[in-house]
Amino acid sequence: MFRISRMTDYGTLILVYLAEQDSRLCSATEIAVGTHVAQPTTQKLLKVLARAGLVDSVRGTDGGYRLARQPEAISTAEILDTLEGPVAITECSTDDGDCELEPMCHVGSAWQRINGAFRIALADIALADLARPQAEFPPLDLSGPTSKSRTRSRPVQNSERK
Amino acid sequence: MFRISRMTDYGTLILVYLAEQDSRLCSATEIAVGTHVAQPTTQKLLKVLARAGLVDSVRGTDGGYRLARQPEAISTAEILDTLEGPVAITECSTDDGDCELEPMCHVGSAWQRINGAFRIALADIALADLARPQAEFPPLDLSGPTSKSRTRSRPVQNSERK
DNA sequence: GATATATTGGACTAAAATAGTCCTAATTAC
DNA sequence: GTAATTAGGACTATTTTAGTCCAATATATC
Repeated sequence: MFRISRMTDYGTLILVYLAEQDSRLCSATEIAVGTHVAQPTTQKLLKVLARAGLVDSVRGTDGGYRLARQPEAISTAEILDTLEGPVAITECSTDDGDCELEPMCHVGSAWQRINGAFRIALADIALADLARPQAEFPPLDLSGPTSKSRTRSRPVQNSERK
Repeated sequence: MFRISRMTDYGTLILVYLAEQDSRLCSATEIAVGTHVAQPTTQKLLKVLARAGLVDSVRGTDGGYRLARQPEAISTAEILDTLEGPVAITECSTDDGDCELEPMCHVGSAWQRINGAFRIALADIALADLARPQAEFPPLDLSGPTSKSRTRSRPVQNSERK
């Protein structure tokens, strides 16, 4: 359920790799090798990430990619938006709503609301949090759009381990 | 992103329909008509829901389906589990983990954690909440497995509308 | 006990979304 | 000018998801 696509998985891997390289320019080939993601797939994903403004690209010899912002300033919500495409919980909300189930469409709106809350929480989790191996995860708080300032990107605490 | 499948959508519609019928036995045909979900699909979904223990079934003439429990006692987490299949955020966590990206697998575990938190919140939202048209939605609280008793299934408040 | 009405289980087909590949153009360093 | 590298997009293959259908089983009623 609610499984992220393989592309999102790979894309995140790539972003994490770049986060670990600081702002060093990395070629698509290097990234493919470093992440073990197939090269054509890596190239494809990098293009998507570049167009979305998550990574910067430099063309030509010695060109490559690097994170467009600090890992702390890239939210997981943004990553999901870029790699999974636009939010679309149910059919009738995506298209021009010629939904023939009018009487029960409040169900859709409930899903919508759940989804919205989830996204708000996601907006508060940064790439830096994903990159940090076993970091103590800041508790997710989905109580609403009100909570805007939250502690995130804390230092690593290796007290829990698999 | 994170879009629920059409089956989950339909399945929820069916559950909401049953919730509105109290414990009256409804045939698959009646439910198909009442929800506007295609009959074969309705039958298929009802079988799945019955096997999962969300609805009770009675065979034979005048048989049919009804909710196995009160709508307040059926969580959205259960509904998603039943209709979307087992949780599987990333590939390497589903199968026997022959993931060749060991060094960055903490990424997967982060997704896992996000997913887990989401599910905990979902466990606190009942079918009754979905059935209630424009109900004031109890704020989602994902701060952890600690919060167990929460206000839910409140009376309808028709103050907001589209 | 025969018949009509329902659910059960599962096989099967069709459709759509996702993943992955490849080719050509544009850009830049040397 | 040449080699290295990204940009854009067309194309194919694979997998997932939807949806249909059929034969078996159960039960109420006459």
